[in-house]
Amino acid sequence: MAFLNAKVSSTISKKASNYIEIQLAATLIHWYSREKRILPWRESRNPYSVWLSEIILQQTRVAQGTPYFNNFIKKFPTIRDLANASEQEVLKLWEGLGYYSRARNLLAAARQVSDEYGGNFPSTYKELLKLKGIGPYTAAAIASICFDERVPVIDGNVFRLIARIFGITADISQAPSRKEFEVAAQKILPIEAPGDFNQAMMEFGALVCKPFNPDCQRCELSSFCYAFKENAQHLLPVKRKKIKAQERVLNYHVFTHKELVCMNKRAKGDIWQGLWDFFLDERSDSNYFAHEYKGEVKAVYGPISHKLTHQNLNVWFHQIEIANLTKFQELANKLELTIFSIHELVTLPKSKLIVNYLTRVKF
DNA sequence: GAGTCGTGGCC
DNA sequence: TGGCCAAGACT
Repeated sequence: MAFLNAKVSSTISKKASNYIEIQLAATLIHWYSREKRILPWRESRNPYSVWLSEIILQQTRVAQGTPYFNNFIKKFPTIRDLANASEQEVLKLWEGLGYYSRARNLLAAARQVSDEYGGNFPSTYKELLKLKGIGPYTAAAIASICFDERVPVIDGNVFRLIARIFGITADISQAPSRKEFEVAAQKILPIEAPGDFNQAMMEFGALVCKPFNPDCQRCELSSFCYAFKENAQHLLPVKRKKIKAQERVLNYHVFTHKELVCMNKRAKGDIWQGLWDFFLDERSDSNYFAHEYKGEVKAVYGPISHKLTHQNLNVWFHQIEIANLTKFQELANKLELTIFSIHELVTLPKSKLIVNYLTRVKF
């Protein structure tokens, strides 16, 4: 009996779940039919104009891309016109829009369609992917909008909308989590007019379910929305913040005394732990340069805790090369200089280091 | 998988 | 002000 109940209960909840998905999709499509913006590439399902708009709108706002779309259509009414253009012509039209590889790929794809497909756009997601500059998103957009193929588009809007409605906490900056969003989007994607539904999700994400200050008061999907229920709109989607390289200024002073060089062993919990370096004056001011010591430097003895021979110094050079600081080798060659100053920027995985080798003083 | 590519708008 | 984001794709 327990087995039967479980089975029945599962069936019921599955039906209920399907019902919610259908209601969700219907609400969204209805909203789109009323609220969608009038945009030039929405006047037809011509693959050429849809494709052109999708390329232009990659990482680009509608307001910024629209004039460019109009200029392209005016100058190149058909894909064959575009295919016959020179790269300079295309780049000139693209001027100011950014991401210029899009323009080069646009021309390459136009020539692909013209040469390999007889001027007719390929009509399936799989074939579209073969064209230059067309990735998973753009292929899905064209296939669904122009050819009614039931493939979900996954763009920034869809990530956000789906994460909030279904409470998906997978990190959208990680490639593997894309699958989770594809499955969710596929489940709510209707059989009829998948292109309209895809555009509805993006339009809704752009106008209502915005990244910041989403318009939940006006939102017709709030009754379906996990984030609204939990008041977690600002927490979704989860996106790992890009680690910004920190700037550190390392001012090294090289002090020698006869055969000895003053050095310190670096502590744990920081870069180069356990390695030796010169007397260090680190500070956050990137414009800081210590004055060059000339002559006697008796005042700077305090923090120097180790004095090593040139033999040990060589060991340290070897280790520091592993840290990609090859300039230290040049420093070794210059050890006989009395005073020198080098300003260098070194990039490490999580930090930018400005390394100043300011002084070498014999005392 | 992480970096890179660009410009403009927002708070 | 600066960080984040915008209908991603490519290397």
